[in-house]
Amino acid sequence: MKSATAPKSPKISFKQHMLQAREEAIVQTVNRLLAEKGFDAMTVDEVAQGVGIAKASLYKHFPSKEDLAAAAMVRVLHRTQAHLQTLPAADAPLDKLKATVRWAMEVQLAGEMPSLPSQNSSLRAKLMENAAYLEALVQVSDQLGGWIEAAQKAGQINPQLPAIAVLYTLFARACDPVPGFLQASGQYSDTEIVDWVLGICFEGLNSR
Amino acid sequence: MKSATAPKSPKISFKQHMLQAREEAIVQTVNRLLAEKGFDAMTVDEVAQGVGIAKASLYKHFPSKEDLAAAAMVRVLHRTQAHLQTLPAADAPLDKLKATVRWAMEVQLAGEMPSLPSQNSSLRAKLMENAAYLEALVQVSDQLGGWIEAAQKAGQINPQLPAIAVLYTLFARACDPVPGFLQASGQYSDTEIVDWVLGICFEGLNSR
DNA sequence: GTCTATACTAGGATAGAC
DNA sequence: GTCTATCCTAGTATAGAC
Repeated sequence: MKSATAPKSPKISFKQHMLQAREEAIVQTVNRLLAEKGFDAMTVDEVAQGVGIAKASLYKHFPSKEDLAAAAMVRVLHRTQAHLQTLPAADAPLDKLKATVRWAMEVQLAGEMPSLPSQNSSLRAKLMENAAYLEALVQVSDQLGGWIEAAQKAGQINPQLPAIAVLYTLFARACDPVPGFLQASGQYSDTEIVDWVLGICFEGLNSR
Repeated sequence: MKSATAPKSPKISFKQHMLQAREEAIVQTVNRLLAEKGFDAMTVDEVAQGVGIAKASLYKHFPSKEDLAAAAMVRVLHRTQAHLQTLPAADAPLDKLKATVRWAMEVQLAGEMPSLPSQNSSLRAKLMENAAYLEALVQVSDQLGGWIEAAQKAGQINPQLPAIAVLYTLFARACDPVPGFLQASGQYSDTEIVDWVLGICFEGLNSR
């Protein structure tokens, strides 16, 4: 699948490397700001200031604010894919799902989980046009979806639930406001919070 | 607690009634728009157009966009209080909590649950200055909190969880994106969706 | 591809007549 | 308390020089 480009000259490679590094710095800043304040409250001026370049330079790399957000979402989806691949293949599907939700909540509590409004329509439209975003999203969804169905067949996850409902529930844990509120109360450690919310997610609120 | 006003003259009463009706119409429109598009995407122009009055007239009733949102939140909290009082006192605390979450999800699926960004700081600041909002919020929280602790003592809700974590989890169900996504897929009835999400909330994703 | 400076618009809020 | 007309800030995006 790799394109048959000519052997890379050092100069071009160096330039490309610089370019990539700059863009990575931009996306990292966007990611942080999206996690801190969300899409609407984040301004392009803040991003430029955070990266340390002029706003017009930003627009040479990304044609719109929506594309900045999309890039941050692609980045976190790629981080997710990388996490998924660290999970031992021998683990039970349920354990992999739990580990993934745990990881996502830790990312969120670390202030590194970008959050987009689930309502903003112009943003959603742009995301749905973004091939890189869609591909990463589908790939993560397929991976998780496979584990969900396996866990349901194994009787570990309630087989009466549609798999899509389970998938949405897991995705929703990644942007759940509850961990953040508990963290903001200042009374509990991140470890406690993650354990509780993870328990609530899989075991429910009820006593067993 | 009623103020000792002079016996109301018909004229004043009528005027006041008109005023209240107009404000109720405003808040109802705000409520709908907040449910549809959220605080940031809602514009004051839309509200004015929805009510059928000029924007400047809106500002005679409510001094800012944030105050509009606060009024909608107070309205939904009052609706919640009214719902809480319909619950039979004889019911077990756990059943009352379940019925309340079910009710909130039905309101949400009906497009009547206003949603505010949990991040917007200027909005949160204004809300925290709003006495009516705070009072209603505290009253609802106290009511639910009491039931939560009772259910934990009765061994119906996991007593190892801090009550505040349970409370936040229940509040979060009222603005959970999962029911809306399932509804948007068009494959399931509202009844199914509510049953599933309610089950996930209390029983968890796992099989029992 | 970086900068400074600026265009353009949306949208919250207000002035002032009635 | 309602209206029309307007103000003004914030914020996305771009022009044009280097």
